[in-house]
Amino acid sequence: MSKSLTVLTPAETVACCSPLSREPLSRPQAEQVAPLLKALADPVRLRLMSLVASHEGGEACVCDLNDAFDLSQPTISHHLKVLHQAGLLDRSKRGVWVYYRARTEALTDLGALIGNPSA
Amino acid sequence: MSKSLTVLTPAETVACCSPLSREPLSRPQAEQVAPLLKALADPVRLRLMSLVASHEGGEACVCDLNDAFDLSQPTISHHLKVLHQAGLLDRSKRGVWVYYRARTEALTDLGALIGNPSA
DNA sequence: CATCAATATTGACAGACGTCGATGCGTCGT
DNA sequence: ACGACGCATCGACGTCTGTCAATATTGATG
Repeated sequence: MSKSLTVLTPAETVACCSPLSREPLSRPQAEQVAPLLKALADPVRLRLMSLVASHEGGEACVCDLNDAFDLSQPTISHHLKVLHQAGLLDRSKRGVWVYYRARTEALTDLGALIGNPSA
Repeated sequence: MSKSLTVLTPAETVACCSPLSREPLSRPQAEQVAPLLKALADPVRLRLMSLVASHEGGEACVCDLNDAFDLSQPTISHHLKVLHQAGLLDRSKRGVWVYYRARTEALTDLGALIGNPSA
């Protein structure tokens, strides 16, 4: 898969928008932000994100994550891929194990876009 | 449709959760928050929310909103209903016109849940 | 009351989404 | 080299979602 230098993940484009209540979002802006929210808009992915983000070092092993759900391993893998492709999780393989790390700046930017009444 | 006294909209249940990075979201919590994000996770609804929230008085008439999109009137009506049922928009009918008002506390709570690194 | 204008509801349809079982692919012990 | 394990990918399935045209509903107006 191509990972060209100039390609930004959805999460990396969010910091540029002022909050929802500040001024109307343009159509292109909305189309950039929506996929990020879509990635979070699932109970399983929300818990995954929260598990990773709140884990020691902001990092968690897939092996731990699988056990926290009653879902099949491919399903968890799918959800992690969605979060990763949205730019909300970083992936790093160490030996046999794969670790996912939360992109806290992405979460911060997104939270500010949605909820920040000032700024 | 029933609007019993004890029924809370999804948006009204969010303030109770600590932020994603603070501690793992429980399954019930995730299932309460996800519908809210789902309601926002659409480019049209994001722009609608932003248009209403940034409008003078935090309120906008449907007639104005329709013109901001290339979509049919029923489609806009549908999206507004989704946002309203999620508890992100308040609806008030005045004469023939319907006005939607943004629930800024809901947005603030949701933003804090997603992005607030402290709190 | 008849009509018109502003929104909402309904029914239909194509496409997206969440889930699973089966399978593939690296990596570590033995 | 081989087998076992951790994780990803594939293909398939049912369900949910965004959109529209058609129609209903509600309120103002003549």
